[in-house]
Amino acid sequence: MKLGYNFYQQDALTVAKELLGTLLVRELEEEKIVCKIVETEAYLGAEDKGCHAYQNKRTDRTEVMFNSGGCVYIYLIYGIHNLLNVVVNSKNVPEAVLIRAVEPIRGIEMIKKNRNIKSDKRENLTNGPGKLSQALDIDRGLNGYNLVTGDKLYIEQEETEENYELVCSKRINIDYAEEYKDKLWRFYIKNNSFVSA
DNA sequence: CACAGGATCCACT
DNA sequence: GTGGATCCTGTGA
Repeated sequence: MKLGYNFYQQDALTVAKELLGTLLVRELEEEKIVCKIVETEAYLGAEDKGCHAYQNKRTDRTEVMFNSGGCVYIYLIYGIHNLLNVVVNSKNVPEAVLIRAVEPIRGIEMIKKNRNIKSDKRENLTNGPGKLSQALDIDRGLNGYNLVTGDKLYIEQEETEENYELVCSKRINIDYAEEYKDKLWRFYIKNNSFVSA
């Protein structure tokens, strides 16, 4: 079952938690790739110093976060990596959920081809935000893509809901966010080997 | 127009 | 454990 419009209208903290265990689907010409989301982080624009849209700041880059939930916000970090975020909450409320790590379910060969690294460890294919974007062939060309109406990229509920233990922790690499850097707004599935360090 | 710096990854020591 | 890659974005002149 594909997640619908209403799911994405919730606040970022709720969506970040509920996205764990759901399936991220990427339809490429050659092959369909399916991955389970195992790690997320919430970014709450208005109050969050770690968010690009802190204090509802509008720029060309953050504009997409002001859309109503259900599209993606993709941007380039360190000149190298594309990071995938899901825009959530109502129109003009700039909140987003960063997908930090996924576990490959289908399309592993395609993922390996996209990643093109020496390491043979399966975990290294998708255990980080830059890695999973490369693995799923996601770049800024997809910025603003609509997950609800689109069929090249979307998220669906797993058919058999697995039991897993949810862990909250501090977000990663946002030391500049002052008091907000210690918020427990990172969520992951306990004991899943694809969760980033 | 010029510049500083970032929600990271990989290779190597 | 550490450093370099590398380019887009926001800011200020």
